[in-house]
Amino acid sequence: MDVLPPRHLKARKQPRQARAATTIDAIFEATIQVLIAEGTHRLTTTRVAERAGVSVGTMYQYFPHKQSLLYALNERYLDRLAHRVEVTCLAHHGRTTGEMVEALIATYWEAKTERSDVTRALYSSAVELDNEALIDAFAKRMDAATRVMLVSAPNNRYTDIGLINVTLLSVIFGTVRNVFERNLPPSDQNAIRDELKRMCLAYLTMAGGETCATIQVA
Amino acid sequence: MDVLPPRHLKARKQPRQARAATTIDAIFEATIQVLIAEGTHRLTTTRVAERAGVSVGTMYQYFPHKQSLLYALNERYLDRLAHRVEVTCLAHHGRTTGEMVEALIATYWEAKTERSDVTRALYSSAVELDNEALIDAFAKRMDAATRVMLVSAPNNRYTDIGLINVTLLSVIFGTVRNVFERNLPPSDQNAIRDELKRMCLAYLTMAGGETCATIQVA
Amino acid sequence: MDVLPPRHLKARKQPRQARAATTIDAIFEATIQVLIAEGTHRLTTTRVAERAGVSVGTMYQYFPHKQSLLYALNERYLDRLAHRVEVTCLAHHGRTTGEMVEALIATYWEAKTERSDVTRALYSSAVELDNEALIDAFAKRMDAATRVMLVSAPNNRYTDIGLINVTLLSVIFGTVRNVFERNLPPSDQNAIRDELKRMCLAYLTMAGGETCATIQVA
Amino acid sequence: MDVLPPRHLKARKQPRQARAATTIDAIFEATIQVLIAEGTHRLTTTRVAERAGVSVGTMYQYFPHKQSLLYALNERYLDRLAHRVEVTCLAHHGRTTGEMVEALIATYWEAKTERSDVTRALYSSAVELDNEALIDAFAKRMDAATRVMLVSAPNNRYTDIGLINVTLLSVIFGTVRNVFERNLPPSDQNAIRDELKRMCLAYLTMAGGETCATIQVA
DNA sequence: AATGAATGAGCCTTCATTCAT
DNA sequence: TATGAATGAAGGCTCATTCAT
Repeated sequence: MDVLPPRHLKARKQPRQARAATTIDAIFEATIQVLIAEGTHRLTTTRVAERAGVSVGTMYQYFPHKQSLLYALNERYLDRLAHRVEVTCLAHHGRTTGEMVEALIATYWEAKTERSDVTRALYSSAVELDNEALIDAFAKRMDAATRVMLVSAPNNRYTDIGLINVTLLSVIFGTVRNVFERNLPPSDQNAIRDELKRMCLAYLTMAGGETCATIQVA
Repeated sequence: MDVLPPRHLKARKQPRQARAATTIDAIFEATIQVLIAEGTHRLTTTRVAERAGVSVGTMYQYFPHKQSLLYALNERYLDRLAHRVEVTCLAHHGRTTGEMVEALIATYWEAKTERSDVTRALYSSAVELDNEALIDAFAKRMDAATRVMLVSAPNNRYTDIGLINVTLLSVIFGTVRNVFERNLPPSDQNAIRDELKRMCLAYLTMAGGETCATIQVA
Repeated sequence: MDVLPPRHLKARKQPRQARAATTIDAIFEATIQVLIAEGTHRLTTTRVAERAGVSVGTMYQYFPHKQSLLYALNERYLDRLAHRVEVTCLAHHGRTTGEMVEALIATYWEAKTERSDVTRALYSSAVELDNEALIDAFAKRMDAATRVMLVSAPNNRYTDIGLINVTLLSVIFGTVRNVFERNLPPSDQNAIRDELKRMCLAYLTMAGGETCATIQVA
Repeated sequence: MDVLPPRHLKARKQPRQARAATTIDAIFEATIQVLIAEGTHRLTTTRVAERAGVSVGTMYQYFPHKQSLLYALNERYLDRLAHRVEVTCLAHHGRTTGEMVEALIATYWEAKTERSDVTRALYSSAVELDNEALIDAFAKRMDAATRVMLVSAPNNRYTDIGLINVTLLSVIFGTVRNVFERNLPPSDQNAIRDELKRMCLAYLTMAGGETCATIQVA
């Protein structure tokens, strides 16, 4: 994310050297591991440092306090997630709306699901974190990416592409999270995912994307 | 909810006297207030007790520990929420799918939005709370209520009502939460809400609910 | 014990009515039960009252505070113990030293061992209890009882009966406790008990009690 | 003691640096001081830390909880005590039984008496402490030390040295404690101590240690 | 630069005791 | 007189953060 973080959340130093980058990565990984293994309420700086193989002191050289660590972690996560979605969007320029929806949902779903423990850990780490700016920036990036893609669809005659687009994203992102939290068995999750594709497609079709005849889900 | 809570989360004593009931209510209210005013990580038993106008000792007479308080709070909240939705569902038996979707989304959205600070507070309080059972029971209640309603629609020819129903709920609940977290201005929120109605309707129509011609949103 | 307890440890009211005596007994029993089942550090007034089937309020009517309860409990225990030993001593007036030692040790050992959990519970309850006066009175009673018995032995030619007597009691009481704390298997305990008898007898014989020839242990 | 302590009672970290060792010693000393000055029931982590001149946090770096501190303290104490007795035993190899008993009792008595406040404090700290393993290990060490010594006596013809030995130790240790608890004036204590020597000697003589003629107490 | 011992505010929880009913 | 809800001081323990080495 290229947003300015709230001043107090900035990481202390930018990694200039390879060694530093390695250390920071180790700290990030350790944070996730602790989060998964012990839960948010047992996520302590000491534990993270220990798991990362560095001293607390060193950790505090990179992250002036716990919050900044979590902030940076979420930043990195959202950045990667956004990137994946952007790549997908670019790759589906000019395709049919059906293909777009299919690809968008598949990508996002996959990204969230492939390491569900990590996803869950990050959801929980974000609580009580002043990460509105992060969420916002992520939303904007996604918005831009999908909008450009949608518009590129042949035959589109959307009246309010902005609204349609933001709706689509809210629905997709929201549904994924909801399904996540209900801890349904994978088969049910997949079934819902496919229904979600159908639903989005029906919506787009109705909104002027394509004719009814093209409704198709892989 | 009439689920058995995990043993260790049970409240200590059921209020027998009116005085006790008052006390418990005060504690619940205080918890919400503290949650709103200070956030989850500053929610301490002392602060809650103080705000509720009772001593910590008294609090511990009703809730064996902090977690059980949060559990009970969420239980109460979900119970009321479920109740509201059930009432709506009953009231729309036999109506058209359009009316149903409209009413369902309106009710849920309203319930979540009218006291958005409370909603937000409860979302955050639930983190790290072993409330799976609660979520589950809530989901089942909702599932049952909307399913019965949907089936009662004239002309319905749904093939897999179970899947359709669960999808609908995941989408609606998920979207509400997502919109919530993005902190969009109310006008945008409402716009998305209406789009959501359209989307659900399009989905149901496509799935065999009614003919395209009836698509209508208030 | 007929000692004046430290003023602040006095029980609040003497049981005048049968009902009160029953209640007090229930409280004593409950105290012992809690002590055995949960240990000293979980011995709370509430738990005792609950187990005794009375309310805390009622308990506080008989015992102005926790300490007074424990004091009274120990008093009762030592009183009964002393009584048992006194009876034995009286019953062995004029017998041989060997019979006396045998009986004394047997009685005391039996009293301590027959309900070892109770004994242990009372040992632990006495810690940090200002019960010096109790111990003292108990010691004096024992001293008097055994001394009179010892002197009544035919042929005794003890030079310093007072010292011999106090030594005997210290050795016996101390050994019992020590064996107790080491948690040896019963067979070992019994073996040591018999050795203790031999030892005491050897001591008395040497000190002028009887001729070597009479050393005999049952 | 070289026993494995119950897992949960282990000290957290072994002192690697001189500074840490100093800290730990200060904590031990402080614990004893608090125990003496205030009693077991006022022994709080805060008070100990304060008296030791460290913060609670530091204390918890070395002892994971209060119990482990008391455990370690008792361990250290018993270790030193055992060592003293062992030295005495070694120093009296091959001597007469009379000299052995004299030395054994003198050493143990001295060790317990020279700082009677400390001894008393430690007795009381051990209540409700799961220190059976400690007691056991101590007993075994003592047993071994005194047995080897006893056997080395010229002319010994003990039939069951094991039983005799364990009896001797129980009697000596028990008597010391009993005398201790009765708070007799020092002169009485010493008188009893000498009688105890006589008694033990009479016992050993009778049990085949030596001829009656050698009974002698310093 | 890196380390990790030390700090201490603050959290959750218990329990002896009181007192309105 | 009996009850048990309410009290709140005090205890054990954690953990973000600092700083001497």
